[in-house]
Amino acid sequence: MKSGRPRTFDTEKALDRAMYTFWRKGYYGTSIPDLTRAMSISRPSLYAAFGNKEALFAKVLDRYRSKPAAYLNEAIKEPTAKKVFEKLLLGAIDLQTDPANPGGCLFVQGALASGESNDAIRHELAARRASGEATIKLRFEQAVSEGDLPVGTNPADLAKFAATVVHGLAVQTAGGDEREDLLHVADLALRAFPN
Amino acid sequence: MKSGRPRTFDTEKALDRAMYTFWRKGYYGTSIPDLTRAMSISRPSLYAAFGNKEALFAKVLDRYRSKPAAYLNEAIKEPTAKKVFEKLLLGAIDLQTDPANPGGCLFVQGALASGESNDAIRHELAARRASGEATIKLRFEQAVSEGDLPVGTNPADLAKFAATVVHGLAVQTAGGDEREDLLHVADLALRAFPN
DNA sequence: TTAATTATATACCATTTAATACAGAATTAA
DNA sequence: TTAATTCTGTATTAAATGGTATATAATTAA
Repeated sequence: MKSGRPRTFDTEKALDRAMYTFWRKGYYGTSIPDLTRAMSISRPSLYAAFGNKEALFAKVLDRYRSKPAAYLNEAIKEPTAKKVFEKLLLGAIDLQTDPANPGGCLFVQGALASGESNDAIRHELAARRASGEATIKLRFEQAVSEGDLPVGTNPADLAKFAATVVHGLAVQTAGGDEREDLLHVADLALRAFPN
Repeated sequence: MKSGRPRTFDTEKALDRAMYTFWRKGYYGTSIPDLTRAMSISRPSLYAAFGNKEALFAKVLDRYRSKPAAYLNEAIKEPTAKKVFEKLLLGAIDLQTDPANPGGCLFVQGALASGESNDAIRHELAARRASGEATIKLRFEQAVSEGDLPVGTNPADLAKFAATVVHGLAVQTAGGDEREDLLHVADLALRAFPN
């Protein structure tokens, strides 16, 4: 048994609250008081439980990827590359325009630009976006080897195209674009897909 | 003649310096000392000449749109909608990957998310992005009425697709993507264009 | 009970933030 | 010269930032 006074707050719930706050305001726009208020915990509790702002953000990114952004994992399970692509776009639109969520994508609007002091955050997010793109690329490579995609198709290019559209959708939804309009954008993007 | 001590700095050059700083660091990541250092002027001079940080940013946005982002105006002069689209993507890639510039697009990475205190900045940028999209939409409407685009083509959807790809490219370049790779993305996007 | 351990709350710290007050310097108009 | 005007530099302000020191409360192990 571990001794000591037990925590009076739920770590998972607190992380969720932190996630939505960072999602809405970005890393810079979120202050420690913003976080403690949203998480309903005291400042020292935050530092004791999560390290510091940067460490908390990293935990939040993990959580974001494994919960709201899990549509990526679902998408690559589709039987054909085209369906993978389709599900990717629809999943992104659903997530980013869900009224229960802040608009946009945490990996995009967390921090696209920064002063030298927080370069680390920006690079961390770029790396996470690149990781998603790499996952898609692997799936498309598989599709090529299975004959599901035409010979000569470049999986890396196709994956980067998918990532570009998804990230573009994130900018659009951050600006308040409507789900219905973005579904038409997805339809158009699908026409670029090789048959 | 206007009397008084003359300015010892060039307003245009100072605005350029401010533009690159905001472009690289975003609105939040840029502090007033960052600006005064880059512009080589004192703090009170900045306030006297440009108002405050927000007003300076607005002037910088105008400048960005009329200089580096003027490729939009060039693109819509192309004779066909497809060429407009092509030039739009190539122009965006050229601008965003020019080694002389910070990566990405100021209208995108200036501020995608924010705390309540600076909602105004975020909305201002969203409005400027929407304005660009509206310009493209007008051009595509013209193309439809000229018979350059197939009947039934929705200019609004096509314009939003173009904006989405351009903004997606901005996210990619902010993350360090290479020009060569993004040209392939542009090729793919072009395949979605109606003939 | 006692000791050890862990969480909480108040209060605080140094630094940085955007923004200004004020005095002096440089110019034009009369 | 004189007055009016405008810019510049130093110094300062109040508020907000991320991060802690310290004391106390609550639990387990002995």
